[in-house]
Amino acid sequence: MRYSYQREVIREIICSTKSHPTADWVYSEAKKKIDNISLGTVYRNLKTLEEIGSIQIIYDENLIRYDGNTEDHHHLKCSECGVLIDTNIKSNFDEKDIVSKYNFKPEKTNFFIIGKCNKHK
Amino acid sequence: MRYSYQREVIREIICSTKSHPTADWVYSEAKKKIDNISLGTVYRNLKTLEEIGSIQIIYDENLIRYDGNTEDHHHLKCSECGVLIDTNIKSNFDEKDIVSKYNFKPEKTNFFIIGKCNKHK
DNA sequence: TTGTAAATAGTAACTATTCCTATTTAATTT
DNA sequence: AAATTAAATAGGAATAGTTACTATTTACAA
Repeated sequence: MRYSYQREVIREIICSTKSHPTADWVYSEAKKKIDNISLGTVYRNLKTLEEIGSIQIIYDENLIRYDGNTEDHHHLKCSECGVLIDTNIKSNFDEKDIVSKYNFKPEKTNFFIIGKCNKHK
Repeated sequence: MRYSYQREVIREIICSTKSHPTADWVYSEAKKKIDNISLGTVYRNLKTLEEIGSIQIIYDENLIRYDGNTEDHHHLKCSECGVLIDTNIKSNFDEKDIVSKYNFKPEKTNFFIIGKCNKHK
């Protein structure tokens, strides 16, 4: 893949925050460094970065967020303020049970715990 | 709340399928019974039905789906065909650990297991 | 250098959802 | 049974988020 300064700026923005930003936030941050960067460029590069494994997509209800943490991990979500918190908790379920009961072969999980963060409980 | 034939048709559509339909599919089904029903009416009533607990919302990646199963339950999602399958699996995690480690009070969970359904493994 | 294909900026188009308003309708009151 | 009223609707406009298009620019190889 050809080098692109825009892509590097976008990668750097995602990887230097834990705020799980949306495309729009990334766009406004990127404009601070490249004033004529296009929103299309942001979307295209977010997609590319996800495809090459540099970032992850998080589907937070109907919002699409991006995460520079590429480890397999799950999130806590505050029902009050919406903040997403990275965790390393393991979601454990009985794989054999899923296979036999639902005739389904699990590959990965997507797990949110919704609740109250330290500021809102 | 005042009776509305449109709302009853919409409720019946959601509750008589296990396909976890989108608003658009509900709209096209509803038109078969009420040919001039408005898409706005569908959205408004889906929201109302969710608020009164008659149906549930499912955020499936960036798609919003609706589920007539109002039990607290989780889903299997086929990575091939996208089908959602209702389960009664329990997602278990150490609540004390979450509270102490992340200073976070869990209320509920949102759990997807992604994998291959019986048609695609 | 020069040639090229990939990437970009800027903008149009598209999709899903919400908002707006005149009209209709369910339910209450007379 | 007619009149009243506020909730709900139909139809369409508006909005938000995302993708698509195209002429221009740019990385990089020859």
